[in-house]
Amino acid sequence: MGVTSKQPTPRIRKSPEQVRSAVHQAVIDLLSASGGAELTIPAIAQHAGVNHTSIYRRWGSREALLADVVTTRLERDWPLNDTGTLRGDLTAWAEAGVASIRTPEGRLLVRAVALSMPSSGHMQAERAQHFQRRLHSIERIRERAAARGENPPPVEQILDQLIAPLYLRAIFGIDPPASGYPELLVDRLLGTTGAPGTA
Amino acid sequence: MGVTSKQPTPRIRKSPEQVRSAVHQAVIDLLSASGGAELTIPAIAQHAGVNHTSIYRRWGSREALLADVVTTRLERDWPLNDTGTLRGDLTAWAEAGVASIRTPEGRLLVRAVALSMPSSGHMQAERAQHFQRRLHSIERIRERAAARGENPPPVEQILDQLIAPLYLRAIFGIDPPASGYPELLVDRLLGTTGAPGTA
DNA sequence: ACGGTGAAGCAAACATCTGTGCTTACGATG
DNA sequence: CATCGTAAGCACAGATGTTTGCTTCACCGT
Repeated sequence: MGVTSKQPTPRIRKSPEQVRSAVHQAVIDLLSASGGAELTIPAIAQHAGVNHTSIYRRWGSREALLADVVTTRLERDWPLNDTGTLRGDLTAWAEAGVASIRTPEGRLLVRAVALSMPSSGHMQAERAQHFQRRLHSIERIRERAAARGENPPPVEQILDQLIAPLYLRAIFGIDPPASGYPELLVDRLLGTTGAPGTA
Repeated sequence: MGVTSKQPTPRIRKSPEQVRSAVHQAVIDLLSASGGAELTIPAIAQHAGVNHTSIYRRWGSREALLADVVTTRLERDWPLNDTGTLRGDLTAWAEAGVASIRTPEGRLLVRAVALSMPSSGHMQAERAQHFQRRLHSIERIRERAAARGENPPPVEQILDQLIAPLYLRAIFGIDPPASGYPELLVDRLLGTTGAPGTA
């Protein structure tokens, strides 16, 4: 007994990368479990098996942590590819989006984008970083299309007719139509070029 | 001294209705001021000049209070009128929405709708009552239009092309185009019947 | 006018979140 | 192999939010 008690601090420590991974996963888990209500730093830390000070020191705030997790996950699961045509790019983006928001996790992530915004009146300009990057990527799609001689719609219109429906459905948990939804949205946006889709 | 000190409790008490009104206004004020970050029960109580226990006992939770305020205000500022035609109804609704989300207060209110939802996986069905009521009202507009012999688009499409753009802009704080936006949205939705609006 | 019910106010306990100083392990560098 | 810097873990303190028991007033019906 006296021998074994001579362990001042046999504490096992996680590497920074392990901490990062565990915390990210914990955020996802708690997001799925309680929907963000009990998404507090101590709770996340406990769920991740990490000391809460590690989270405070590394991320500083709940919002920053959320933004980090959301950006990482969403840019992995909902990427922006280059298919060679404007219609192809937009359709691919919409398809990835539909796939994403069919899963509870995907919906929660999009919702968390809104949650992670400070929105403090005077920070109006800073918006969600994620959302800004997303819009910037849309800009790049448009520029590529323009360089090819295509005539892309303005960003505002893409926002209204492509981004808004997908994001809103994610946020409010409204399932998209069972089939053909990505094509439907793109058709509405670009017009049905030689394909009478809308009845 | 003995006389004036003989005031056991000269406390002035607000009537339940005064409390309700003051608290609602305080929520709006703090929402506009700090964007919801400092929207805590004690802060609301102090700003309203009410004891915080009154709030805790009456509303129970911050979410319930928010939902109450939001529903009340939004249904007053963003109503659903009957203008006699489908296009008129939808345009009026969109105009009210645009006016609403031009003010910081309106944006925050809509944002609060999205964020106040429990959304805990299993509560998927319960979603925002506000949003359900809103959709139900849209249904009524459609029914009225159908009764008049008009051919209203399906709810899904109204959701995608009218509700989604307005709500998304509110949630992410993106200002709508300066002029003609309500008409633009309705034109996209119903088609430009004898009015070549889209360039 | 009288008494009962309900809700607001007060105070204090209670729980929880947030932040800091320090110690200690891990990995990189010479 | 020794040393140094970085970051995780621990303990504790401070602040903030939440809840409860009790008192007191206002309203409403009898």
